[in-house]
Amino acid sequence: MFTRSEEDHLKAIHTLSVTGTKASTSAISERLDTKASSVTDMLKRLAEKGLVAHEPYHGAKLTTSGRKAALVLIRRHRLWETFLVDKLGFRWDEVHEVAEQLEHVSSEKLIDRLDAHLGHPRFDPHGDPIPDKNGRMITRKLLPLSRCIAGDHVELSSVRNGTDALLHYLTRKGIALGVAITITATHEFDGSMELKLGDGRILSVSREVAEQLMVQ
Amino acid sequence: MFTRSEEDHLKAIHTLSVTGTKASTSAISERLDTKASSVTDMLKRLAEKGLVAHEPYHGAKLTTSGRKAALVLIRRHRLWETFLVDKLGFRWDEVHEVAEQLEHVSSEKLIDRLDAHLGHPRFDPHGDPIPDKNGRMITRKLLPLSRCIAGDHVELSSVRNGTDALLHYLTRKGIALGVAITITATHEFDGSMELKLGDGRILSVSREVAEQLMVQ
DNA sequence: TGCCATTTTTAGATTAGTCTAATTTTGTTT
DNA sequence: AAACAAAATTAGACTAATCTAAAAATGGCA
Ligand SMILES: [Mn+2]
Ligand SMILES: [Mn+2]
Ligand SMILES: [Mn+2]
Ligand SMILES: [Mn+2]
Repeated sequence: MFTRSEEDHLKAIHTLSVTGTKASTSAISERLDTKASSVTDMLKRLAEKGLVAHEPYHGAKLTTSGRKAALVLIRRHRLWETFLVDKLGFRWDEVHEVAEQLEHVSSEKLIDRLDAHLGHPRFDPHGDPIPDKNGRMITRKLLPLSRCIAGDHVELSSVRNGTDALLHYLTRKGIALGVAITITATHEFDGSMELKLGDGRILSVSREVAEQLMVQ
Repeated sequence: MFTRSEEDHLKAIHTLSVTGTKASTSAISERLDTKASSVTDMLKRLAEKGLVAHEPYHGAKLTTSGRKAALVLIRRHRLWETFLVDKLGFRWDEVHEVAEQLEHVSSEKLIDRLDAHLGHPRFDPHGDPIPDKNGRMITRKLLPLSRCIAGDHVELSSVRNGTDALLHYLTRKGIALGVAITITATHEFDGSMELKLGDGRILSVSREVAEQLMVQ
């Protein structure tokens, strides 16, 4: 249906515009590690195909069909990540690159069978919701741990923009999805937080980390 | 490592030259459904990279590194086919096209984990041997059913050049890998054969079909 | 031996996807 | 309002992968 590059652009635009805002040329190029001029070219092609609305100098927005296509890609990506972790024993910090390739294999039957094989999972290994066949997925109101205050009891629900390095760091610290967290103290001067985990262990995290941990 | 087109060419050359003969430009182009001139271009590029020995006007042969690369591709292809049938419930006539895409996902870890997940299968759903990590695979001395004579008792071991149409036809006739076959009669004039299957069912197959069924 | 059909290669064009460098637009700041 | 910096687009070039059409080589046969 689409080329690999078209698919990656659609996915990037979708991720950048979950809130409904337009995705800027430079933001897309940064996400895909290409030059802005390459993105401009691709936006023209995608606009031609009716997948995005490109307002020159003001970024791009997915059309209805573009959004539909992007959700198919996100569904594939998250299902493959789930497969790699649940069935092949990969760690959550090892799956992204491989899923980035697998998502481009185009076979509706393959994905639907995979979905069934995995038991129709609702969330991927990073806590991100998996769209169903119709593009629908569970929406949860999560907030970053950094917005919690001392005394709050929360549960880790997803890791935002999880780079492999961050995910690996969390694993080493014993932080996984679903872990119960009690905030014991917050520090104004650097935004770091002291936590007590469900198993009683004590640790502290920097502001940078706390901003990526989505809870409740 | 290689592009999709390079990989498909390497695989085609390997398949054409299992016997040690050179693969001709036109044979490759027919297999890949491209034009001969495109193949000539690609042979130059592969020769440049040291993967094939291209003797202009006389076809191409894989070098040692080319053969190694081709075996990786064949391993991936057959493991994915096995996955699709064993884990996702595809029929043997539905897997080729999807595996043709999946084989290009490059991650050694993925393939080795998949191999383990499947229990290190030795044969794919069509009876073709799966190379191991080192490119080694089981070799069996099979012969086409068409070479058998009345009274022979054999077992179906693999289907040669199995197009999806042939595989589907076999399934409808109740012929699957491993089935016991007794040849009850052969007909000189058209090469067709009368068979009795393990479950007692009687049927006849044309020469064209009998030549594709590898037995013993 | 020399002709000729078939096969293969070469030449030249096209499309997708990318880049660098130059130009244009935007929006903010004096 | 003019100037400027940042962002985006345009222009022009390159590579990979394909094609069609023309030219060249091969190998069998009269
Ligand atoms: Mn991708
Ligand atoms: Mn994920
Ligand atoms: Mn392929
Ligand atoms: Mn097979």
